[in-house]
Amino acid sequence: MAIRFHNTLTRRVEEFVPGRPGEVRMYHCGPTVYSTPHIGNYRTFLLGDLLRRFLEWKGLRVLQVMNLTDVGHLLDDAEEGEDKLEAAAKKAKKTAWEIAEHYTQEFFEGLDYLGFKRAHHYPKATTHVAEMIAMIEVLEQKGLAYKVPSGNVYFEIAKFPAYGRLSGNTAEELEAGARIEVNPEKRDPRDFALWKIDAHHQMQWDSPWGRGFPGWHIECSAMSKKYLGESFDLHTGGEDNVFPHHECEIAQSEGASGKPFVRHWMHARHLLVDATKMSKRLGNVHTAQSLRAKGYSGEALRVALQKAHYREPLNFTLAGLDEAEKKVARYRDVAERLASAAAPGAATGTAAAAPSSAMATLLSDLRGRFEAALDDDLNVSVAFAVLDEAVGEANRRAPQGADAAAHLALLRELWSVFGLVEKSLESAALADAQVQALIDEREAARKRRDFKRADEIRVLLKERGIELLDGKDGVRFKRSSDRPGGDAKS
RNA sequence: GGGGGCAUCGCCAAGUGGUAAGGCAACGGAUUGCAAAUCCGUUAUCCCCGGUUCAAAUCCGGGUGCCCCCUCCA
Repeated sequence: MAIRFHNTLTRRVEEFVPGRPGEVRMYHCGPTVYSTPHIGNYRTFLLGDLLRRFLEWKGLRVLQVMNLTDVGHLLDDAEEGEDKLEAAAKKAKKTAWEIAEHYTQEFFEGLDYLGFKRAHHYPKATTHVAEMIAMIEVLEQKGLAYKVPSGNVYFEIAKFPAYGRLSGNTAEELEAGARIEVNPEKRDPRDFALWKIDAHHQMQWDSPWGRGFPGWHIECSAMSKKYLGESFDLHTGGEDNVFPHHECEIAQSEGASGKPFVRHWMHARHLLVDATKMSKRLGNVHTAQSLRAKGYSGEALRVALQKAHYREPLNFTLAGLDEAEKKVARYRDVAERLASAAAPGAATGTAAAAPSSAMATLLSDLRGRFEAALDDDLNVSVAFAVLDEAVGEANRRAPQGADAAAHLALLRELWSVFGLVEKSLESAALADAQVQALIDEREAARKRRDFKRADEIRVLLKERGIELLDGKDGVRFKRSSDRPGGDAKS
């Protein structure tokens, strides 16, 4: 079935057709590494991860790039503005480089916690200054950029008529807004910096225009070109990037190459926390690290951040995260149930024998509806509904043998698109002889109705992070420590 | 001041003209030594007002509330 995505460029949901058949090249605007990424950042990044997983599941080959902005950019448009990296550096009494390194590290910690697939490239701005300079030179040669006496180089909007197409900001509207600061250096208030000269800046590079540093927008144009080419399929970012960042990228890239830049733009809506904007003042800023410290699993956070459509507002709350934790636990439970109902050795969900035709029909129907939902501009709510139905069917029918294996295989396939229940089964399958011995002892105690001893053993194991689950077919157990990030609540 | 978006059960959230998916919570029941898991059942007329239509949560107009962008920001 055809994939349909919303395209910011046309403001419509339209068929997604890669430029090269069977291959998707996509770029995501990544973090500026001057502070710990918060869960709002991860919501946006998760759109990229979902696209990667979904497109690969659809059988497409994906080349994925996410930049790391480690050059500081100005806090405001004023010439003497201090950039964020340097502001953070001054505060921590470290260099801008050390700050960037530290927060890059934290960013990757967050990715691992949330179970991101690693992109193929994470280019850093600081190691691509040469490419940026080369692109600015091309723009200069083409007459799209100009240098002013201070040494700064600007992109001249008037020379790029398509400016404003992505955001819908027309020149008149922008001029009508009284918020554009007048910079006498610029020929037009909308012109934006390609290269800046500022002796106070820590990060400096030599360039044809003097020692300085690149403007904010040029890195994405230069790096996407290097890794994906002058034209590529998908570009994502937060909704705030539409203007001016992506608008400027288009101007630079298309101005330099003369070719269409990006086929399809997708923007993620900002996350709300407790129904309002996240802010340090309100104390509602959550990070991957802070939630992990509270005992939440990365998978639950994934669910909490992905359960609403990417273009709809999503209100994050700790209560919602608790709910997500339950959903993940339910997934793991049914996975374990199916694994033990399948033949031994089928724990990984690979069916040896063929399932019954009734089961095959059911699974194919579920799979088809799941796919149709995501094909429709990533309708995750419907996809989760199908997934939950698939889980319900497994619990209701309690399939055995090949049917159980096939059912589990489908669930694992669908979960993998959301990045869920990927590792927990393997560790759960490892039976600890010591634990088993205690379970056997408890079983013996229960048989002679010595419930006091039985409960002692339950408590003993619980203290070691192992929970016993009595069922008709025997005792199962699970370790809360198996859960990524632990589970402090149990 | 300009532009864009959203408002559906207690909470989260699908549905964009044909008579309200799903999840969580709650309640009732099954199962259970206890506990958990699981299963069955119950629970909304869609922010307000007006209009179009045989028919509207879905379209139009007017309110109200909230969010985003125009400035660094995912």
